[in-house]
Amino acid sequence: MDDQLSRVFSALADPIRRDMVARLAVGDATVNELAEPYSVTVQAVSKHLKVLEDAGLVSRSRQAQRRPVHLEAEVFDLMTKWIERYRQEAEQRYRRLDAVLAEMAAEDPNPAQTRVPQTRVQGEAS
Amino acid sequence: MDDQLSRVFSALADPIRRDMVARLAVGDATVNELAEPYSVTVQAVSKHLKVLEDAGLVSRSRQAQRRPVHLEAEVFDLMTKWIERYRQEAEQRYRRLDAVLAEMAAEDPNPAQTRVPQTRVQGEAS
DNA sequence: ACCGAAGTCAACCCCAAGGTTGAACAAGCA
DNA sequence: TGCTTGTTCAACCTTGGGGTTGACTTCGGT
Repeated sequence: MDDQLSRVFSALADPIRRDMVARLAVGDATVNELAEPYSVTVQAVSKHLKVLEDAGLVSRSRQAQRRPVHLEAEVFDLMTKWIERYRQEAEQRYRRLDAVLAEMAAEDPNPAQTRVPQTRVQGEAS
Repeated sequence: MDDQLSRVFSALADPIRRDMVARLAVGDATVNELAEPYSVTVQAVSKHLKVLEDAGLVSRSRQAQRRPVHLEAEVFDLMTKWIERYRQEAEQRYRRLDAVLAEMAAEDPNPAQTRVPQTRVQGEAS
């Protein structure tokens, strides 16, 4: 895995890790506490935590022998930014397409109205 | 991969696939067009598209021999919903924690056997 | 000073993911 | 009717991810 974005997406691609994030959103927890609900060994959970940590989603402090795991929610912004960017581009594209369709329809007696069609018109690329 | 959420996250964990999504946000494209910028074979790109399609991020229609690829942006909502949910939970937790700490500082002089960590005290799960 | 609890490290197994090559399938065009 | 273009399918290779077991470190409690 190269960049952080890849690491974050990859980290959240696993249901167990997503579940851990969900639990950590409620409150910090230790490795053993996190391991309890699952039918895997605590070593496996430790590995999962390493993945989350490498992605920057989680941090581990030291408290005696315990290593409380803490959710770092800021990294989520990285994803949402990426997602929003392309979602908005896609939406703009829809609007552009609608404009084109409206213009084409302008030759009709029917005044172009916002009849946003869910049509999938493909075929114009680059 | 089990659920759709896993498939979506997993699909976007690959830089090439994210790049494809970025390009498809601008406009539909064919497999060959998508394959051009990369130093991989067109078969590999076809596989990537299958991953994106299985995740619901992309749809392919038929236009003569060509299979124009179209971005389905709605699936993004699935992710953003998931992310926002836990991000907000985490934020609420911060607020609650601040309130609790303030309350403790006001009432309890010094709870037995509890070394007060900086700002992160937790340990209840299950 | 000991023992036990909490976590990590290391070695290993298994399978899925990304890549390749080579053949097959579909559809327009000569 | 071929032939060519676009795309997928199939078989295979290699790497990495998730899982295990077993040994090791680090502390605290007594």
